[in-house]
Amino acid sequence: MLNKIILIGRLTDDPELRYTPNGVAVANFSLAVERPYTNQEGERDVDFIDIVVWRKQAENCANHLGKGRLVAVEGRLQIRSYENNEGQQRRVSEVVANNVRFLDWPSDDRSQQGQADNLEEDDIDVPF
Amino acid sequence: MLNKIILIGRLTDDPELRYTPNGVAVANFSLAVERPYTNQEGERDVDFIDIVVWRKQAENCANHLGKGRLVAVEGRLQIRSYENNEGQQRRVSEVVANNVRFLDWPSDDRSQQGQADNLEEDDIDVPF
Amino acid sequence: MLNKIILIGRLTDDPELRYTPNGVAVANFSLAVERPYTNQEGERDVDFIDIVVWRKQAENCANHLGKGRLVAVEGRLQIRSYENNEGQQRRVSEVVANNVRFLDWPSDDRSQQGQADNLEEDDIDVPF
Amino acid sequence: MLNKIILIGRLTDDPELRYTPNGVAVANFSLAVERPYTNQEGERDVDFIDIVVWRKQAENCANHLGKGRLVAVEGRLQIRSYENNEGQQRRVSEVVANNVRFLDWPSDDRSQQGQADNLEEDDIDVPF
DNA sequence: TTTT
DNA sequence: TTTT
Repeated sequence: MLNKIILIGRLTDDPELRYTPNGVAVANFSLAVERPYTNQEGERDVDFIDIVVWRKQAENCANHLGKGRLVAVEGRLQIRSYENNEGQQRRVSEVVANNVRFLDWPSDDRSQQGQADNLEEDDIDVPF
Repeated sequence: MLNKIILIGRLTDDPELRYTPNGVAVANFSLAVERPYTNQEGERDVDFIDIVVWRKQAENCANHLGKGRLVAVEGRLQIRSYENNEGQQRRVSEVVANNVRFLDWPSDDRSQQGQADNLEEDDIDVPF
Repeated sequence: MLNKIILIGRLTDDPELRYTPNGVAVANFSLAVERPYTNQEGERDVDFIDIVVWRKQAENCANHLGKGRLVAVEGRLQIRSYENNEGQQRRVSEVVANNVRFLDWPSDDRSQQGQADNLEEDDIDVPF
Repeated sequence: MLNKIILIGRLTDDPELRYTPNGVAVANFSLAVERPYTNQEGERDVDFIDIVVWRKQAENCANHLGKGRLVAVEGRLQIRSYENNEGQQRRVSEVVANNVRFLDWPSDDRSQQGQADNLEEDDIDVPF
């Protein structure tokens, strides 16, 4: 009934952009999100979380993001089940983003506009 | 750096309560969370999300929750990687809850106290 | 850059539905949200939070919700500043909801459809 | 019953640090959070949201944050009512933070440790 | 009272 | 398969 996730982390690699047969853009990337505590070795564990973005934001991400960039992702957690070629049930979990905010724009970079586009065209909050 | 998820859904079964070798309580259950839209067959898909709860809240959940109950879960998404007996890498994703709220108390049921305990002893918000 | 709030609480009164000059529906209600701890008197303080909902969901709320009903609200916190008739600056804070979920449908009530409408027509998550 | 807010924005000024009579640290600052859309003038409205932080994190914020810094705040929305000297009811709304993450560390700055402290000592997520 |  |  409600499924909301908010993540802040860094891309582990450049986003991969593809198109569905009907021409809808999809981007995938993996986000490294550090855990809020240090483990017994004094290190901080990391969750690597798969992100999926659709349509215009997919293209914005592909155009403006890259490995190591810091982003905030808002979306929902989706669990897909499928059967692999050996006939076994597998589950894939990924975050379907409805919003990706770019948090570390290089200060001299005018691609800031990328994010503005992102906000104006794909954001979902009502304007009132 | 930030990893926050909030879910509302129903337990697919009774919680399973266990204890670690050091006596720490852990409860596991699966939550059915309906997607916010209907699919092409006019039905609503469902994500089945594994929840882990620790310590006193684990016992509260085991004592007061059961199959079909409606709850709100607040926590973080955790991805664990492990190697199975065939030496293949597998990933498990689960939500580690730091708070479980019971949303559909039978109105004549005094076990409401279970939730109060839960709130007073395990909640993390500062009292100021 | 990001402003997301999720509340679960009960309406303190029936929603008030109005229309803007251009015919856009707006509903207002106040939500009682208990704090997660008990105060020095052993009671639970309550925050009374003003909610604003627009368009179809405003009408759904007005038609199906009433005083005492339990809801989950997802939205953003908005602070409006204005000058009162004495020329003093005042600030109003309210939560602009983009989603209101009804959590305690009377089990024999078919108005459940109200919520379905709500989900299908106003929800913002992408269907992929 | 549930009250969770997540904000990303910039401090409008340096935090103010004070201590309660019992010696508990409190920091206050105002956060400028841009709305996700542009208004009719093509500008982006901003919500100025008051933040309160307690204890060790208050001191971390006072020591490491300043005007213009980018942060993520996780907390709850609190509405306090009081009577002013003219005997009128006034309401104050503020976000009580249980976590403040510093998002734009100057890359050559070793005060990064401030945030680590913050995470290790005040964070609330369970380590399992 | 307001930030980039 | 993994980021600073």
